[in-house]
Amino acid sequence: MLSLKKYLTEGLLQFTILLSLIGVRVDVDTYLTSQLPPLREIILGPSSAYTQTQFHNLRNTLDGYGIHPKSIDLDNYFTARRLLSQVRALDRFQVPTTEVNAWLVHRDPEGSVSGSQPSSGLALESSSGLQDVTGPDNGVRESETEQGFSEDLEDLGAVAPPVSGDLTKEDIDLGAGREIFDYSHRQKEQDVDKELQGGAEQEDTWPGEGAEALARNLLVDGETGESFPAQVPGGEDQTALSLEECLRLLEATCPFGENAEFPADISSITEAVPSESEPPGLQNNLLSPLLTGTESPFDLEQQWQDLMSIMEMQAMEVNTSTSEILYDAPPGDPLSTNYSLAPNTPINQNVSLHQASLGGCSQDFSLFSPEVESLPVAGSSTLLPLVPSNSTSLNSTFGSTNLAGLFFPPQLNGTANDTAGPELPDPLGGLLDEAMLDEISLMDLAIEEGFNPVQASQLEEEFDSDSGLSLDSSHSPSSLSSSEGSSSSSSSSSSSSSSSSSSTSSSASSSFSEEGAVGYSSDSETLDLEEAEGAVGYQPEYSKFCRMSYQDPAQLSCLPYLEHVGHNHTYNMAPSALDSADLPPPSTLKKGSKEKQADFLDKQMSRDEHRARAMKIPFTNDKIINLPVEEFNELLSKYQLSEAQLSLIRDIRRRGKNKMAAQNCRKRKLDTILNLERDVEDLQRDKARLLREKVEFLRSLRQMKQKVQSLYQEVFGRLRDENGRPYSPSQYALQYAGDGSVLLIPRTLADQQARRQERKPKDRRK
DNA sequence: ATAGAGTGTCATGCG
DNA sequence: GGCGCATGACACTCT
Repeated sequence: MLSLKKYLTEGLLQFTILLSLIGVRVDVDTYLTSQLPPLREIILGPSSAYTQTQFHNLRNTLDGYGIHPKSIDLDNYFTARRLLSQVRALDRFQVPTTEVNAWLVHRDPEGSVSGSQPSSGLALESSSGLQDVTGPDNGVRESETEQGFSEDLEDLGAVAPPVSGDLTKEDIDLGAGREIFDYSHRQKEQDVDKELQGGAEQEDTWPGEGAEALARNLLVDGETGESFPAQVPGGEDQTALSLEECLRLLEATCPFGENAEFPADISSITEAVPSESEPPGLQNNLLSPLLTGTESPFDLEQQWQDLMSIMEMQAMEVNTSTSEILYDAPPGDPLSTNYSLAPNTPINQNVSLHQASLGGCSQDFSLFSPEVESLPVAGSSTLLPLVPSNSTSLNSTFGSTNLAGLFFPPQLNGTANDTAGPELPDPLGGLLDEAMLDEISLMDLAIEEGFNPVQASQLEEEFDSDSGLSLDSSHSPSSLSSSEGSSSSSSSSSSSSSSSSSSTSSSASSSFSEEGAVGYSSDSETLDLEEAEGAVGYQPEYSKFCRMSYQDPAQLSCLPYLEHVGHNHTYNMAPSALDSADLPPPSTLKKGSKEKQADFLDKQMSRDEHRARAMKIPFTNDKIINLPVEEFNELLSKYQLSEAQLSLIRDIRRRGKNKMAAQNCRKRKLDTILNLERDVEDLQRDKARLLREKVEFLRSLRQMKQKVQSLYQEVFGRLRDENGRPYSPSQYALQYAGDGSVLLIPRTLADQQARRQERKPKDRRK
């Protein structure tokens, strides 16, 4: 199915382009958006109504939007989701009604290019509407939500210097808001009404561009709404397009209908279009690939594919099926082959071809003005604003840029050939460079840490599900008492025999786990318990620690029947002379079960307890260990104790305290390890999220490139000189200016501009 | 028989 | 200096 989809998609595109080249209008959008589910779904994937839903992936893929498979609202849910995705797409790189004003520029004798429109020139207006789309409301909205994400985009290099005040960050950052990249954000902030309102805003604002075209001294056709220059200048070399041609071109360049996704960064256009024949040594400039070098390797794609392959391999190791969770794409080549044109993002552009003089541009074109040269062209500066702030934006960062190579792929068959990618000079150089670096770093992480984003997503699911660690089920207190309280009965029996009190560590630990843990506590819940019951020390958050043989002498003192219950983890040491004197002779073992039990408990006594008994210490070891110093001294003073007894008592106290300290220390150690483990998982989850966002971003970028490529072909292929002949791609090239206008200029001129643009980044890097 | 976990103990350092 | 605590190291037991 996927291959068929890919085949049809590419085939249709090729066929459409071919038809457009021979003058037959093909409205792909009709097929994509019409109510023809089979074809539409072959290309775009099945709709929910026809989809055999993979419920297992729903929770993962649908923005974390969980829904029960058996929910009767499932259909509504899918419908809502589809609508929601369309609404979301409204803020993606959209130029709903792009007006294309193609002007022909004739060469003046002095070598300057003069357009009939000094300010905007002959424009492929793609700007006016977008500015409205990201109007004040959007600006405010984005200022609220974009801040956090701007850093991410900056990491991706998708930043541009502020060109104008009206230009919001969303305009600059490829028109993509944070919602596109941050699923969780989307999940939380998807406000359908708000988005719909934004969409309505768009639709409301687009018609305004007609007035703007008038303001630019353009005549607007009453029927078509397209703009053309009020006065068509003539010239020697000028080649005029008839109005009919303009109309045809206008129609043909709107194959995708409205709401087209369009790169906010026009400079990316150049990258998107493969070049045909280019002089070497030009890259990373604003001119078209046709005019620029082919040696600029499009490394990003390759590296990204490498990364994807790495992650795929890792994902396959765990669960191949879950790879779609992250990439929503077949494992083969998720980026290069599996993108498809969104049906809901067509391009509807009003194209007006204007006569203009070819050749030297006038000084009005910032491209040739020294200002442009001096303007910062670092990384982001190569991004062209889709929206010129005003007519004076010719001084904007980007100046005018050649679109020749953009709209003329190397193969005139119009296939979106990925192999052409590496040949493209990269006007997104800064962006992609940074993105590449980011990519590499991520790859490094993936390689070094063996990071598996699928695992991370699974972890995320776990975290989301219970917001707790599922690392060790034994952490639950229940497991503690169940597993360790097996011999708790012995405690009672041992307490009954007060003189030879001993018990297993199990009994002790179980008792304490039920009564409230002792020792080190990292859980606030246990603090109260500790204070109430006099427990001291460290209580680990996880009951795993409770496996340790706790002993709480303070508690024991509070619980007389447990008073002599201590740690049972005693060495099976050979009875010393002192201890052996206290041990019952072997013959006494035959006396009865009680005695046997007592003997067993004796063996369970700690070494110090045996010593204490042997030395006839008149108080319990627990008191020795846990009494405060003052009380302890007071207790000692009450008895007439020999030096040996006092020494033993002090040793017992020292060892007892040290034992508890050691337990607390180990608990702390474990707790630290577990916290670190949790931190690592959090970081892995974040990393997986960032990778998903990056995948989304790159996918959108590729879609943009493909669309722009098609658009270039459409526009250039329909340009005709006064004799009705098409322009030769080897002689002419489309160039876009900073204000969104598009010029048809000779390639020689474009070459010069390309060299200039090329020098800038190099100088800057020095 | 062995490895590893758990525990107790000692030595040491610190406050 | 004594005391309590923390911790590394070691030994021992148990599974």
